[in-house]
Order: sequence, then structure tokens, then C-alpha cells
Amino acid sequence: MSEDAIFRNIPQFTVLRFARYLNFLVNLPDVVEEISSSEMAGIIGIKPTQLRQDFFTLGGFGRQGKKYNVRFLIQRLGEVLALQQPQDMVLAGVGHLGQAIANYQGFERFNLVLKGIFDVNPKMVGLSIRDIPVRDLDEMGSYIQQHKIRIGVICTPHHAAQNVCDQMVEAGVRAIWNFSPENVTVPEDVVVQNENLSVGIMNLSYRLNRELP
Amino acid sequence: MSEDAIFRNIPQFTVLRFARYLNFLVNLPDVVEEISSSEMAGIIGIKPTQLRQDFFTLGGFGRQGKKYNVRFLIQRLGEVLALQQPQDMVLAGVGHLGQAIANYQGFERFNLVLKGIFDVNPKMVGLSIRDIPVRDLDEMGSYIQQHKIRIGVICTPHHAAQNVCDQMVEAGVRAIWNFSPENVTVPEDVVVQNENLSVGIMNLSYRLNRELP
DNA sequence: TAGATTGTTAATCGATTAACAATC
DNA sequence: TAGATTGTTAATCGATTAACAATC
Repeated sequence: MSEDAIFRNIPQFTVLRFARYLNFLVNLPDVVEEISSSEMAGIIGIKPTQLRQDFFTLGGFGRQGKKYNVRFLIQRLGEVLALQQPQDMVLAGVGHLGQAIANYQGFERFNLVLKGIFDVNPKMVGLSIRDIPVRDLDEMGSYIQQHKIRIGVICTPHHAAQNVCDQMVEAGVRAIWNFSPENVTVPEDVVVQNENLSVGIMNLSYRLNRELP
Repeated sequence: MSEDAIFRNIPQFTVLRFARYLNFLVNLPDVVEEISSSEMAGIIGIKPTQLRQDFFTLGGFGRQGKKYNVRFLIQRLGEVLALQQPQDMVLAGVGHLGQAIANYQGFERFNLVLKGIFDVNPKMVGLSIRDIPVRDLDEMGSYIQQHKIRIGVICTPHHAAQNVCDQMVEAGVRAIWNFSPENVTVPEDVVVQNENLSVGIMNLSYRLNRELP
């Protein structure tokens, strides 16, 4: 069985939790060298058994009787989530949300690097965000091709989202991270992750009003 | 059976999809008066059967042989998600992400109204975002009590998140929407929704590199 | 050895899908 | 009536949990 084979068919909710585990682990103080399934699960808010079952999909991350080694865990989860090699991203739409994403420091720690920023607004074009120049949207396609970018972030308003998405895909992007409220559609060989902010707050409203005693 | 009773015990993934349905529906052009389960499911990217099963948890939203009425759907989903009455929010942390959330226009459409904005940085205090003054964090507790705010949004850096969360809960907040990478902990009678941005992009990285052909 | 801990299987629980009846 | 559509049950599928063996 190839290395790659064991990465296939991990349950989708397990992948999501892998990301949460990794995020938790990298934020741990350096002095913490090992951690048990129950400590970790407790803080994240799940059952220890679920965490161990998750790790079991990959053949187990530890040894019976011993806690998990934090550095090993971080390294292995990064491998599973394909974060070992740097991956470049472009971002379109420099509104408030686009600026916030472009300024977010957290991605580089996972080898995700924002390379190009694009907007249609001439007032924005020419400015820089963290030393990355904002370019005209017309240049996006050729930039993506030239730099072989595979990840595109959409922060445009609703009405522009599908068009920008199409341009990204046309130019070679294979993963779309969509922050607009629009449900963009893509070909089968492209993945989309919708990060619609309203969904989160509506879910919270339900839980606050309907689940709480 | 009381009106409220039928809102209890809706499967958690169904609630999340209710939010997605509602978001989709409010973005529809006004001329669209009715829509079928297969049209809607196709655009959202799920099976029509799942959508109908979701609606069935509430006793069904339509009638056999007829498409769904868009206005009725919007009204009913708003009811289920407890968005009928306006709900006030406070936000702490006016970094890039905090500013983006404070400027986001999309929430008001769901009756979610940002009332108070707070930060520790004296350079920020006194400024206004969309006519809402930024106040000193020290004033947050009494503001929450005075205005009986039940929803708190955390956009602070990692190290301040738990402290800010505690202050919010202490003052009476019952729902925390947390955008910091920290896993904040709350008492049992408070709900938290973590909106960690890194989790989304890590999941996308997995799907791009491990699931795509 | 005793206690703590993870690995692993099997049981349970919940979510999704298929099928078709009911209705327009 | 025929075709389109949703309502609803039952079957399937997948995710979570419990239990305990294995190991340190």
C-alpha cells in the first residue's frame, strides 16, 4: 500500500477535526511536549474516544500507555492535510473582508502563502497589503497561469463572485475558497469551500434560542 | 404540542442547512416566486431528497405536486432559526477581521444588529464604524448589562480571547461567536460557535491534494 | 506490579438516500 | 388524465461511542 493510499477515504468530519487538532497544537506553548487524548479532547470539546478513533484512521499516532508527542502530531497532521509543501494563493476583492483575509497572519504557519491580490476598483489598484501589490482584476488570469496558482480566494460582492470564480478556474485554479454569500458552481475537478459568514451566526441564533434551557 | 416543541431536536446538520437554504433564498431575485426541491438542491449542491427530508422535520413546508413558495419558505426558516425578533450583538477586537465583521452588511437582513464595539487600543477608541462608536473594553461589561445583550463576537488576538469571553459571559452574554484561533471555554448555559479561518483552508488543502484525481 | 494511556473492535446512534404514495 | 412535484416511510450508509485488550 502506497503512502498516498492511506490518505484516501478519511471520513470528512475526521478531516475537519484533523484541522482543528493541528490548529490547537501549533498554538500550544513550546514547553508542552506531550499531551493525552483526554486533555486535548477536553479543550476542543469532543470525547477522547473520538479523537483516538480519528487518529486510528491513519494507523494510530501514538503508543499504548504513552501520551502523544506534540511535535510528531503536528508533523504528521501537516502531512495528512498536505501542508508540507508551500501552496500559493490569489485573492480577488479587496473590500473590508478581503483586506482582513489578506492581512491575516495565521495562514503562513501552515505553508499557505498569498501571492497575488486583485480588484476592479482603480482606487485600490496600486496599493499594497503586507507588501503584496493590489493588481487590476484583468491581470488575474495571466498571473495565475504564470505562477501556476492552484488556490483562489473570493472576497468580492455577491454579484461578481461567479464571474471571478470562472476566471480563476479558467486560468488553472483547482480550489476555491469562497467568502461571498453566492453559491458558486465549478467543474467536477475543482473543489469549493464556502465560508458564508451568515450561516455561522444563524446557527448560533438557533442554538441560543432553541437549544438553551 | 406547543409551537416551540416542534423546534426542538432538529438534527444539527439540518439546522446548518436551514441556514444555507435561507441565505440562498434571500439572495434570489424578487421575481422568483416559487422553487422546487431539485432546483434549490442543485444550486446548493445537495440531493433534493435531503432537502425534502430536512423540511419534513418541521412537518413539511409545501404541498405535493406544487413547488415551494419562496416568501413562505423565507418566513418559516426565519422563524425556525429564531430570527423573527431583532437580536443585538457586541463585538470585541477591532483588528482587520473585527473591522470587516463590523462593516459586514449581511447580518441586518437577518435581524442581527451590532450595537457596541470595544477595543483596548486607545487609538481605536473614539473612532466610529458605520456610526457605531468604538468604546474602551473596560466599558463592555456594563454596556452588555445595560442593553441586555445576549450575543458576543470575539475578534481579538488569540491571547486575549478567553479573558474577553469571560467578561462577556459574566455580564450576561449567552452566545459567543469566536473568530480567534483560541478554543474558548464557557459554562454549560452558554453556546459557542468557533469560526476559525485556518480550519477552512486546511480542509480545502486536503480536498485539493488528496481527493482530487 | 499498578496505573495510565492508546489501539482496535463491535455496538449504537444519527444522517442520508431510495422508493413510492399522495397531491396538485 | 398525465406529468410534476412534495410528503413520508424504510433501508442504507456513515459517524460516534463503549468496551476492553495491549502496551508503557
